[in-house]
Amino acid sequence: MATQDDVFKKIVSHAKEYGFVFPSSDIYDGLSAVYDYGQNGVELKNNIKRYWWDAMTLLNENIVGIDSAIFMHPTIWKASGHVDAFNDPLIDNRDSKKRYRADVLIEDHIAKYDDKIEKEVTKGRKRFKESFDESQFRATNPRILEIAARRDALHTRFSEAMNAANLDELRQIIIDEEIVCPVSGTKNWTEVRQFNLMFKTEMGSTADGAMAVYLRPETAQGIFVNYLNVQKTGRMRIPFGIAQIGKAFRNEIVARQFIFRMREFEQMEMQFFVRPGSELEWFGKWKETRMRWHKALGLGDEKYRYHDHEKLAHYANAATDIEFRMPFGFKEVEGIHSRTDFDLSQHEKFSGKNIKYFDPELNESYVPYVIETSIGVDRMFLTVLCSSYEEQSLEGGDTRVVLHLPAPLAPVKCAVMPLVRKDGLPDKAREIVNDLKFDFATHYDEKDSIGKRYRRQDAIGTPFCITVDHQTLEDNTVTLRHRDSMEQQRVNIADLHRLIHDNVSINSLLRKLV
RNA sequence: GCGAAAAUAGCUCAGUUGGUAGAGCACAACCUUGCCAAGGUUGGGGUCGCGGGUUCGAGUCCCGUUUUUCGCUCCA
Repeated sequence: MATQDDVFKKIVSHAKEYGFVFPSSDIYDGLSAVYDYGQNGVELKNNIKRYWWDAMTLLNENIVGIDSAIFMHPTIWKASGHVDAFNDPLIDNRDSKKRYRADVLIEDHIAKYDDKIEKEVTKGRKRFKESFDESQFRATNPRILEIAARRDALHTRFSEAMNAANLDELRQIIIDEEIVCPVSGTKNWTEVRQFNLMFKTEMGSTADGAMAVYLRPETAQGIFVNYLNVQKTGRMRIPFGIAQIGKAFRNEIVARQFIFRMREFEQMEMQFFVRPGSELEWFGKWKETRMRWHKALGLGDEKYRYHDHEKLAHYANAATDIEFRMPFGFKEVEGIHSRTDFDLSQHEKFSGKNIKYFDPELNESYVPYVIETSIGVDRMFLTVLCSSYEEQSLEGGDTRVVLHLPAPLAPVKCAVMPLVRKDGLPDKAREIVNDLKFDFATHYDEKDSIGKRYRRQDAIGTPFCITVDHQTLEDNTVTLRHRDSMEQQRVNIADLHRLIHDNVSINSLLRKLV
């Protein structure tokens, strides 16, 4: 485990040293859990996004994209449940220094009443043996009735406190019920405090007339509130999907592990609208489709697994995560959820507008069910980086650090370098660059020894190095050096374009998907 | 947010009981060389995370603060 941590530290350090990821506001000591992408990072990230976008919109004629605004009407977040759900009431135990969600603490406590009832039932079964009538016993046993009454009263009190967001009352319940910390066993509690996970700001320049708005905590709602616009103007027929890539913001209590959990992050989400009743079938299809997308990158099939949710969120009737083995364990990279008609129905209710879809085949209107695929761009970036990083020991005791990035994702596709900086080799190399640069991100480098230049390109994951030597001037051939094998082949300059393109185009990944 | 640890050059780190800040790598220029991190010469780069305090004097001791890492907690 220690070595795993070391590897992760090296990856973080490598990401900074080679211009992939910098801490935000670096010269001001950084800003907690916010990061900037550097000159190589932005290219890698753009390529990841391109791969996803093309896989969605080019390969599926019934999926189109949108780009909705970060600011949205504040009522959207009431309808979606974020205003409530992202306001967790938290309480600390002063002795154990542990923090709990006050509502979870109380819910667990309420569950204990049910345990007590079950114990009474078990006792009764032992006492009355064959003559035991369970339902009769449950309905009449005075002790059970008393426990149930207390449980129901508590539940009512708890629900009222939650609905009113009455934090003092929640704390009072914890005190009255003598709930103790599971760790310290004490009742030494702090106040209940609310942590709003949504960033809030104001729209409108005068203080009086300003309206409170939120930075969106997910991009999905921008799709839901536009689904009918897209459906009508695009003449879409169910089943169809809407894809979106964009920033989202969450004021995480604890944001850590480099770019894995950030306060400002980017999502790639696709909401797929289907007929009610067919959602689980589509859920299964998307689960497989998305895994295929991941595995086509060739990072290693054994590094992926599904994690099916057993406890489902209130809006979902099926949910799974695609997890990837990071240096710090298997972690969620993508979520696939069957969101039912929850979101659209909520928006219909809160907006007062009819947003049903008219299905011409069934000749009836209904609120579609939704399958969501939601992947974190930054987590995907980390996935690619972690699985590509390698410190290699070479013959002769040399080492090299190489990023085995999938070639279509690499920030630089090829580097052209003259073997020596004289005899007209630099001019010839420049000629080649000036031809390739229209199609590929191309570097030119004439500084330092050729070996050192190869290593520099290895460190940023450039798949191809093209070296111009004296023979080039005679027969127009160059050496093409491959990053992973370090092998070189002699090729004609005229063939370079094709050889590189076949390996580095996003198309080469997309073709694996169909 | 709580607890613990850490912060010195782009990176990795050294810095003695408190006495004016160093190395290797990297970077820039030039010379030599030419297919896998070569050698030489020269150069740029740090108010030691930030702010106070103790002291004649603080990278070093004390307090606060910021950021990072780990554990807890949380995670649509």
